[in-house]
Amino acid sequence: MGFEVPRVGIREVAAAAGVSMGTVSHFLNHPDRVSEEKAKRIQEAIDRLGFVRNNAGRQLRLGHSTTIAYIVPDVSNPFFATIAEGVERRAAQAGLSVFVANSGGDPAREDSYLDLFEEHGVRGMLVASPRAIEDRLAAIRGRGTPSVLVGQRASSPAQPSVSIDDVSGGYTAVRHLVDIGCQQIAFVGGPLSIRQVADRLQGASDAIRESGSATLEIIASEPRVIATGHKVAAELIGRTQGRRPDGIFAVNDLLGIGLVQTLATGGVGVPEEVAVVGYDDIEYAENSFVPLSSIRPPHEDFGVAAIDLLLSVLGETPPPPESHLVFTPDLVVRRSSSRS
Amino acid sequence: MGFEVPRVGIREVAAAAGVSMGTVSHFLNHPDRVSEEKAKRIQEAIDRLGFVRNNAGRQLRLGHSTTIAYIVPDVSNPFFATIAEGVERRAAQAGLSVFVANSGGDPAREDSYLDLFEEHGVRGMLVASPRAIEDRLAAIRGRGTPSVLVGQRASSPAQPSVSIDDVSGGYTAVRHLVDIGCQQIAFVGGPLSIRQVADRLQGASDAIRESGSATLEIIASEPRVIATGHKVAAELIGRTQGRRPDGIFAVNDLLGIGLVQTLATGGVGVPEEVAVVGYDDIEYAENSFVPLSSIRPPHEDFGVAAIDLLLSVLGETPPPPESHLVFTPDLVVRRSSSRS
DNA sequence: CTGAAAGCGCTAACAC
DNA sequence: GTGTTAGCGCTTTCAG
Repeated sequence: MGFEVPRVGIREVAAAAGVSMGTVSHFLNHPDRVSEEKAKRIQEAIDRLGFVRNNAGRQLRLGHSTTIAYIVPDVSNPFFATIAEGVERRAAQAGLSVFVANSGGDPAREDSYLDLFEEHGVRGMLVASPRAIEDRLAAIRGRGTPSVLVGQRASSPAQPSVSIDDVSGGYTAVRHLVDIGCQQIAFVGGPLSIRQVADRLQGASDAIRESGSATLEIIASEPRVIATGHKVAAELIGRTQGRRPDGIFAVNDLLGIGLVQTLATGGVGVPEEVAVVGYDDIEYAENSFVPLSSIRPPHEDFGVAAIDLLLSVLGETPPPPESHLVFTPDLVVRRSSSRS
Repeated sequence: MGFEVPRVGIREVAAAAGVSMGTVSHFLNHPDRVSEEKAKRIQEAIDRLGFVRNNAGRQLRLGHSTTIAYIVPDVSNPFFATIAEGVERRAAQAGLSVFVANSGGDPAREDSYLDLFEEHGVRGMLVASPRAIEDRLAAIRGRGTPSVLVGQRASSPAQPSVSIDDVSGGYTAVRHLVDIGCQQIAFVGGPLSIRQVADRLQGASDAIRESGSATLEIIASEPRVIATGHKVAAELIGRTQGRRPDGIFAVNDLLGIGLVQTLATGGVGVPEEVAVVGYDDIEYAENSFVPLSSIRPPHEDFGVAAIDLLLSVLGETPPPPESHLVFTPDLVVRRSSSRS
């Protein structure tokens, strides 16, 4: 457009209301300390002039902002989205706003957002990352911006974290398969370089070992999407009866959904011939063709816990009993693994 | 923790490097105007001291920030998430960062984020909202913060927007059903108070009228999730042959997926007895039990277009040829509507 | 309860 | 190429 908008600042409001700048500021920050009459005049001037408080000036003076950052690898992932829900609700109660940033799993972008938020002087950060970033967060923390690591347990006691016990989740899934009678169990998923995947496999192995008799076949498969499940299932259907697993632990629900669909369509009974358990309990698991049993991580609670931890570090609430919160996921049994 | 971190500012860096503040600032903003030797000393001081530029000061001085806001009703919606992808990539190219905020469909939260971002002096906003907010955006624009309305066509020429022609999408879906021989078509979805839903129905009606012979039954159903599709399908299965539609246009894919699954399981042939077309082309459409035909809105392009429009309003790029961009969605035919 | 004034950290003139 | 300096808009002592 090109024509400049005359800036309306606290000074203009003061002039219009016939008071001093200080009084306007008081009105904005401590409304109770301003006489009712002037308050009304000021409010009216604000409305008439369309005054919007300039955060840069405010923050510069205050020395800190009133927002927190939430950095995730993928906003569209229902897991992170649900956490965000809890985070925002709780943050709002504490008078804080949440800015979300999407690293897209790209370390460079994650890094630049970390910088950006630190430059912006956010009060704190919630960081979900598949990478090892404790050192980075420690440096940032050292400069005055605290953070909570979300989704992986921090190794340093100085770094608060909220995570899920994936070893336990993997154990629960496979233990359940063993309990319903499966003996030849397959683990579908990858890559093991992802901590969560490795942990789930670890738990699965533990359950196998404990059973004494069951066996575990690892079917490495990526990416962890529905189509991959279809492919693996097709391969399984092609096997001779004896070589086919009678129980499958899919490292996430997308794989599980793909597996179940193709197996069932291909004439392999689910759960009669092959029982399947997924992980994450996304919405589609419950509504898939054969409803999929799944390991359910805590959702809303998780976000609330993360922000509560951050608030306590900020000194807004009493200090946390424990700086590493680890949630144990539950098993949700549905038809894909119900043999009665 | 409680112990204060001694702030490291541009002044401390200058002192440590033995240069003046101005030179450090130049180094930060116009690196080419600083001698190589001092540049090295400054860089070293920055690293050693862990200097982080304070955005509040910078922004206060500059008068504007270097970020843009993207406000969405629901980050986890793959549609908005994919847009975000394009938005962030393009914004980064232009040296801008993107802050995402989640209104959760709550008008109050949307409003407070609008305020927040305006106070933060973002360069511009991308706003996706189911509500009517043109007036609000006009006021904000009047104070100097431009915006692009995403997902609905703005009525004012002064308000840039990027949207999808849902009337056309609805028309294409039903026209396709008619073309493959359907005569008794059902529209499944709601509520009509949502603009997009109403538009899709409008397009559907147009196609019906044009056919001359086909009929349209409106089956109002909410919410637009898989489970609702299951419910509607169950009702349809219970109908006598003649009263059952031979073609269904589901207002979104979730409904479509639910419909297809329950119909097929319930012994109603898809697409032989009932053809189904969904809308949105989410990932699950392609991978559902009977792959679902769908109307596919542009995804990445959409985000790129939105930000390009914003950049042009900001004067970063040549003025846009047209301030309202309307994309026409495509039809993707899959098995749920393939009668050869 | 109200006003005056200092200064938060940074950048961009402007002089040198 | 480099240093000096004047504020950007706001909040908050501190007097009155």
